[in-house]
Amino acid sequence: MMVRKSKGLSERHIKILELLQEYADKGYPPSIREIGEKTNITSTSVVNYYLEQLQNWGYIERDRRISRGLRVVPEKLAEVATRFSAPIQAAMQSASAAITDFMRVPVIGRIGASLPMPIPASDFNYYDAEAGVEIARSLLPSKKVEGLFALEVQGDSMIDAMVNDGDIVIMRKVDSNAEAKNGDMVAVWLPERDETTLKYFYKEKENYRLQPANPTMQPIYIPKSEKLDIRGKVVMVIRKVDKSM
Amino acid sequence: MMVRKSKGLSERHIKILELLQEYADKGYPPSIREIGEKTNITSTSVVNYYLEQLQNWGYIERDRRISRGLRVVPEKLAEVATRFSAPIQAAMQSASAAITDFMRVPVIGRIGASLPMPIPASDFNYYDAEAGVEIARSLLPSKKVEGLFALEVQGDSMIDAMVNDGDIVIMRKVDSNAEAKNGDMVAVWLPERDETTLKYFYKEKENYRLQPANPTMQPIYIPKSEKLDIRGKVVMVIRKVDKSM
DNA sequence: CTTGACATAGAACAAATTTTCCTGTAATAT
DNA sequence: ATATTACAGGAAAATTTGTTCTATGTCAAG
Repeated sequence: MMVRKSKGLSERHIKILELLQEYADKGYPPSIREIGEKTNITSTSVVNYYLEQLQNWGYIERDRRISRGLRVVPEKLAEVATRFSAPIQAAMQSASAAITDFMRVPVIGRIGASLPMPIPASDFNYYDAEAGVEIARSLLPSKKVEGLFALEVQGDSMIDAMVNDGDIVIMRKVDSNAEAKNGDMVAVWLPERDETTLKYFYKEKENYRLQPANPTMQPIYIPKSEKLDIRGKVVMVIRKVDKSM
Repeated sequence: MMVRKSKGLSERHIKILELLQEYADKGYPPSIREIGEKTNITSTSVVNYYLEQLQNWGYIERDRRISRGLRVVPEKLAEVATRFSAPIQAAMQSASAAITDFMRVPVIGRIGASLPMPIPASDFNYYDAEAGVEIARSLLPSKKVEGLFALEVQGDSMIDAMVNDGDIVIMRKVDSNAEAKNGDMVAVWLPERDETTLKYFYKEKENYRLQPANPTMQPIYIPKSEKLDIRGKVVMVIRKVDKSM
């Protein structure tokens, strides 16, 4: 028994949720009567009935006994956003961006073949950086945010890493070579060659293999006797192509 | 006569504005009585008195006769934000940053050498997209947000455009070939070759020159007689290198 | 010292708003 | 057929909330 026939939201549920969205930029939520008027429900109790369902299903939260004490749960709402009318969806788009988590990654310098590789200080304060890029957390592979920094690529020397002049490379700080695992793309400083490069890193029996990202290019082998300084793992590369407009 | 002594906001004005800020993420504004309790004002009329002033001075808006019908005016509020307590300021910062700086770009499909190039419908609905990427507006070259969409790159065929398998290409829709200007990086569909490619576009006397981003590679020349379909301008490329962790 | 604008209370009152209770219909499962 | 559930409408009762009026204290200007 107790077979809930209509598991999903009815027309009216949707209409109410839409209305709540519309009220978002009014600064205050609608009252039960207002909901009724706008959705052609003449009875407050029916509105209440629906609100109760929406609450039970997790779409809204209510502070009973506080007038207009209700708010939508954005995450849950997003699940059914496709059923909303176009204008509401458009409005939601800008609003939902607001709940997105983002972080500011400081651009601490430039990286290029013959530039000494900059290192962020351990007590580096993110807000000290002159510049920064805003990255949505959803784009970052890890939730870990410590140790992230960004460098702007100068020159064409990283082309074999598929990284061009002007690109922004987002990296995670690495304190010792041991932290780099095989297959990581790392920023390497080769003191004896006075050279910085971005390569996939593989530790092999006799030497280190530095593999270009471009699969058509050949790897470089560095004997373990040569000094090699891994300064960071590349997390992400951003290229702004259309600089105009 | 009638010299308004205290032109500025008093301690209590600030306290009330702070409270309104705090209520921002509660989903509904406070009632006059609630304001009174939280700010140690015992009389509702006094609260009303202050609200009236704040309204006259443009800090808040009120829908009289609607319960809890009041909202702050963010722009005006920002003017006096420095007088707020630190935690409130911090909360405001993230809130305002979130609304200004982000947008969601829908990932509408994949792009690869032999894949027919997907085109977003003009009435494209953002929430139809399976996925989306969050991009900081500050990273986008233009403030124009219409017509943006994203494609995931499939396969290694775009390597000469410095774009790798798995990269995300953010593009702006182009409705006709004429919209593409010389020097734009565009997504081109070549029907006669059944091929999609990303190249810098140059219109020359006899033919179109499609120039690879990688400066070490040679351009392709397409005679103007051959069909060539520009589907979008590349705005940005995002590569998630570190997929693990 | 008086006056008046300003700030503050308190309380009664009016309006808005939510709750609760009741009645009724249609569809479905038992 | 009967019980149950989803759904609908109405309206009184209970609460919450906003408005208004009166009273009091402060302080600077006259």
